[in-house]
Amino acid sequence: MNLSMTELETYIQSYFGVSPEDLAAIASQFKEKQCKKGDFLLKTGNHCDELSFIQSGLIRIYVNTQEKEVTQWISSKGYFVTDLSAFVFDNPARWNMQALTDMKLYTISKKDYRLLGKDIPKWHELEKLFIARCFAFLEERIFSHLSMSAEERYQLFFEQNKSLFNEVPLQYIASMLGMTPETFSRIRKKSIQS
Amino acid sequence: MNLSMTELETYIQSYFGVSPEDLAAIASQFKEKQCKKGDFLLKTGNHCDELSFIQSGLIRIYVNTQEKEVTQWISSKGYFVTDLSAFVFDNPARWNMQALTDMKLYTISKKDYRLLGKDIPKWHELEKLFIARCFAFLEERIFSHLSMSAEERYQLFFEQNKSLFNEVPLQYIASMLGMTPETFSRIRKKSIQS
DNA sequence: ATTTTTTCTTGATATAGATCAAGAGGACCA
DNA sequence: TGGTCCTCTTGATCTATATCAAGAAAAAAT
Repeated sequence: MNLSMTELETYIQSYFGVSPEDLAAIASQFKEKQCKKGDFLLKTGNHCDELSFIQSGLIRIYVNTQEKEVTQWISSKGYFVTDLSAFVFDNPARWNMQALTDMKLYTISKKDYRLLGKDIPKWHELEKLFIARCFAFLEERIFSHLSMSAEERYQLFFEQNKSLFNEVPLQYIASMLGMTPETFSRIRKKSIQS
Repeated sequence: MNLSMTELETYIQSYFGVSPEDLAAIASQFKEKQCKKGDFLLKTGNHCDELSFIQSGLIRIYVNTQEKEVTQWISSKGYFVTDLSAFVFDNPARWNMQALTDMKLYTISKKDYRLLGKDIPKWHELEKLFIARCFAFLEERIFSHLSMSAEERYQLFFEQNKSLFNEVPLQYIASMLGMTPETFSRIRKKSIQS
């Protein structure tokens, strides 16, 4: 067992609650990978052949439409990142994934990922739970758009992700919350003053 | 094999591409169930112990917040319906599910559903694919809220769900698209005139 | 250090969409 | 057959948020 991978293992363990043997088998398929600020881990339209765990750094998931650039999410240390639906269904990727900082990742190829399904009996169940969590997460977001104002979405996100506000261009956070940078700036000002 | 369940089987088959034996095993665990207009299949805060396939009828998924009622979705013939994250994680349900019409369902209990995982080797993989599709569906919806106006969301939804507009109170569609009934009505008027 | 580029703020204005209020049309009932 | 309720529409107004434009501040580059 590679000691330097403890963090990944800890995460997988806490997330999935797998046995030590399975844990080792899973973690061993992840390879360390680094990338530089500005690098693309994925571009819209390409195959999404990797799933990565973020050891350090920040990555932005976004897409360009005719009119504007839409940031879907910013993912940080301790989270997995991929274009899930492209990864699962082999569709062309919808999202760009670009490093906002230099990064350290643990990465598994789709091929190796799928082989885990053959070696580890519980694998598909773990996968299912992982995807179900992603689903629950999106459901929360949909709800926030159906029921909350821009200001309420700002407050909620701020409470849950304070640190991100010092680490990335705020315009990206504005976009992922579904508002313009100007509106974001005004809400932020009001929020700081009070 | 119960002939009256062909529709469910057809659906499972097309959705999951399972073998005839597995298909029969899966379908046999679903029980026919009827319910009347206005009945609740699930209420917010309760356990979600069932997954249902809609043979006929319409069901509304919604929740009450302090200020207002938020319709998440309206589900119709040929679709599965449950509070997915409550069903998977045994959380208290977020959503109410209420029949908008008399309905015919095929229903499986959570207990039987989970037993399928023991009997059918591919089950967890099928489950995973099902949940991943639900994820992809929500991802589309998030994207529509991040990138589109109320009018654009209306148009898109109308193209994809024309028939629903004759079948349910329009205020519910308005809510699931994230706009008021008044705005919905005005957009609709404009859309019909042109 | 100075320049260049990017990001953020601020003001002025415009617009999409919400809210409030009232009425019209249907459906369901008794 | 006339209510009662529910749903939808319409107008008037209001408000949240977008847009446009410019400058300030911060970060990156040279």
